Amino acid sequence: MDIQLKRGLLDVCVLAAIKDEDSYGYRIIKDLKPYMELSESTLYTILKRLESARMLTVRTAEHDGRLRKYYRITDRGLRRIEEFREDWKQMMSVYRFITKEERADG
Amino acid sequence: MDIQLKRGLLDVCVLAAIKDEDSYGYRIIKDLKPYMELSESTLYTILKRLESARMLTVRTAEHDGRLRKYYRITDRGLRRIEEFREDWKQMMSVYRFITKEERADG
DNA sequence: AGGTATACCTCGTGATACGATGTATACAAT
DNA sequence: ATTGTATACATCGTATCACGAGGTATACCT
Repeated sequence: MDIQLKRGLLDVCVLAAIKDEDSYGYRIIKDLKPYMELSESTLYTILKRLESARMLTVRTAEHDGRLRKYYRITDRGLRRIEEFREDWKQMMSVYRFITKEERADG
Repeated sequence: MDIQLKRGLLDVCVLAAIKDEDSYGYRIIKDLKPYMELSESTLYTILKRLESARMLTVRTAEHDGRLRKYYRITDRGLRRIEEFREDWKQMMSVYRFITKEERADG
């Protein structure tokens, strides 16, 4: 996908990936893969950013002798998703502007 | 609108604004205003970028004693819009992933 | 011993949106 | 005459950000 288009979805995508169940970095990447590829360096940058913005909290837990960092969404994170839904309406109106003159396939 | 979301639309938006009729900077900003605000510095950056990418051509013409730079879309620019329509399908699938669990209003 | 999967992290770079700022003309209001 | 507003273009510096390259470490299989 076009990287610029992707940008607008990344943060919210990660929030959506931990919304119903706490998750951790490696798994988030796998879960998102069918929808959107993202590298580890990108993900950890995003997770840090979302933590700074208090949209998620972190908890470290041991699993098979290795450490995992589990991320849980906060109320603020949930609100972020709701805001995205509002923004999307505006995106749709812009989308219609861009594609409006295509009489061939309506 | 969220700036990150906006990013993905800006270039294509400008192309769409000159698609049916040649236009110039100041007018493009006005035409896009109902859909998306963009500053002059942003627009001129975009126009330069699109020209470098050969998605539009420029022609200078005098109007009321002042110079105007008219921009015309190229085939490559038109193709860019078509590509956007394809990318949008993927965007929609990601959108559905993000908002899928909202049983309240489907 | 080597390979693969899991799991985390950092650094540097390039792309980019935008505010601030500058130049210049036309025209209306004071 | 001067001030203000609209038109019309342009540049520069800054902050944000995605990502490749590279690093560390464990578990398990061959």
